[in-house]
Amino acid sequence: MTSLMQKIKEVLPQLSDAEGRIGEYVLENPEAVPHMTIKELSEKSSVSEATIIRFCKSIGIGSFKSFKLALMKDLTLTDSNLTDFSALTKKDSPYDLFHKIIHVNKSAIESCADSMDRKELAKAVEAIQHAGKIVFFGVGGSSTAAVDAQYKFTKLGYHSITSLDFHYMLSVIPHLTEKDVFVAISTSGKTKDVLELTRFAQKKGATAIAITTLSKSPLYKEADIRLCTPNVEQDFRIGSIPSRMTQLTVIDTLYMSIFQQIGEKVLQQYYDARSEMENLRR
Amino acid sequence: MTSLMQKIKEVLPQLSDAEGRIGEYVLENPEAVPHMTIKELSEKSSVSEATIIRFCKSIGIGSFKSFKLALMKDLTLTDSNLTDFSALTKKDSPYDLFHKIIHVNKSAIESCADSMDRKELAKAVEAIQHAGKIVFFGVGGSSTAAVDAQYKFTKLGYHSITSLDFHYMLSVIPHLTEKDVFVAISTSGKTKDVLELTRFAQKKGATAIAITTLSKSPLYKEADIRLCTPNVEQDFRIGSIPSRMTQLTVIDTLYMSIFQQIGEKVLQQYYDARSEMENLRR
DNA sequence: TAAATAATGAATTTTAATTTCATAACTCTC
DNA sequence: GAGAGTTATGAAATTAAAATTCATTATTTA
Repeated sequence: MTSLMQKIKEVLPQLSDAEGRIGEYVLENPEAVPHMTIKELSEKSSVSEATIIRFCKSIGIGSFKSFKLALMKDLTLTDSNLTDFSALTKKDSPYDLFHKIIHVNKSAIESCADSMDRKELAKAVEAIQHAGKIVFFGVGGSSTAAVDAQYKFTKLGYHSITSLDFHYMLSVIPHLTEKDVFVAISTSGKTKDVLELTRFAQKKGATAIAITTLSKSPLYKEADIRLCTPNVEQDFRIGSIPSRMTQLTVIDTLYMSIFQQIGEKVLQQYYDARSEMENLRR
Repeated sequence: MTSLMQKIKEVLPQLSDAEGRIGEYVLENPEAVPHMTIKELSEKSSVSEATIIRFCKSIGIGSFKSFKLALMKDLTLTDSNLTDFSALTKKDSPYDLFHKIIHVNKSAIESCADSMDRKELAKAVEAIQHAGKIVFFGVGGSSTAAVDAQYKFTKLGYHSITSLDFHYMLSVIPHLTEKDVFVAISTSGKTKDVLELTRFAQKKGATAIAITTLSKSPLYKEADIRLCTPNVEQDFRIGSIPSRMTQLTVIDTLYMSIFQQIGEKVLQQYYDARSEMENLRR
């Protein structure tokens, strides 16, 4: 049996006007449909509720509920689908947006695999593992990743620093040496503040690791080690949402890799922290 | 990520008498359940319909419909998708870890759909839309989401506040009123600092929105609005990695929903910000 | 051009999901 | 071991969703 989506594609030309619109909507937003009600789907595809039922019968399924179940099954089998976020419409409810965001974030994380270079990653882990201080810097949407990273590496026992304040960073960097690592986070690779601090850190001898998209940006060119994030669609409406997810995935990888290497050494401190937390009942 | 069936097996011993019977029936007849109605399942497992709903919540899923969809997905999943994170081995290279993290993060985001309640989401958006101040608070791994949210809502023109400092927050909350919103972020729903500040904010009349897992935690019980994240596997090695992704997905949804509502009003400011940034060449 | 046919949506009915509320059973004090 | 609190539960009521009916409009055919 061919998949349900396949089946819809096949019968699409034979369908009537209204039913055809349903078919198109389903093919474009397969992830969202299983969570929708008839009413919602009817509004999205501008048809009546009755037509939805008729559509289900047209493609050989007895009820709308069965259709949703069948579609869900289909999706888990085929997996890769393209829901375009630009299909955002005025009438999207928060719940619709929720499902679109789930999809966009999932896709972004998935495509991380395409842009990462294993050798660069290995170099980054090596550099961090032997680092004295680790400084993270990102502005705007990229600051989230910097803050997250700072917390994670502190938990691992590192002297880990970040700040949103350019001037604060200016006072941190002079103390860096060849043993230290500066992690610059910038999606575009062109952010002036990030670039300037990166160059400053390199001048002090620190290793500069860039978490940025694979492009001809200054940051990409100048960094010592490049951890590339995929070029996820940049749309002002979604802003930095998906690119932040990719940055965090890279941070997670660095964290887990270091944990893997030095895990044994910090386990005791982990347990200490946890039991003390229980004592303090936090 | 453990499968839904696995999850049911695990919690079975903790379930009450009636809920336990449901669990057993589901495990014995997993294929049948997605096509059943609540009434049918309640008859088959000799419990009331209300108990079925309670069972769904007990295993961390927001509604019976989501439960059926999740079960359907579970049944069609092949073993290939079960890259269990517990299969972490000593010899995993950073690149191996990278792929495992991609998988864990993707699964976490995917399962967000199961625990979210559309009505609660609508209530949250409504509350935030009309809010004066918005205060975000999370500690430990949840602070990342708080920081991210604070930034996003500031961009939307809100008076948006967060801090890691409990004492600072103590000085912020007295100024909250009925018009304001306090967003508490805690995976477990038991974090004392978060609970205390939430209660304080409620005492001042603010609406308390909880971003937490669906469970019988104090935060879940006491919040005015609950945005539930899925119960992703908690393993000390991966720490808060996947749960942070789910929290961020919820934040993204709130941000996009508000943007959708008030977007027109802030677009000019967005453009202003961008062109000024170009002037300053940042 | 009129009758037959097909497509469609508004309104209604039926069915299912969810919530509320009352009650029974079970714990924990004092 | 009496009473206060808590938990577990199902019956009943409410709300939401799905399915059907029926009237209307467009389209085809004789």
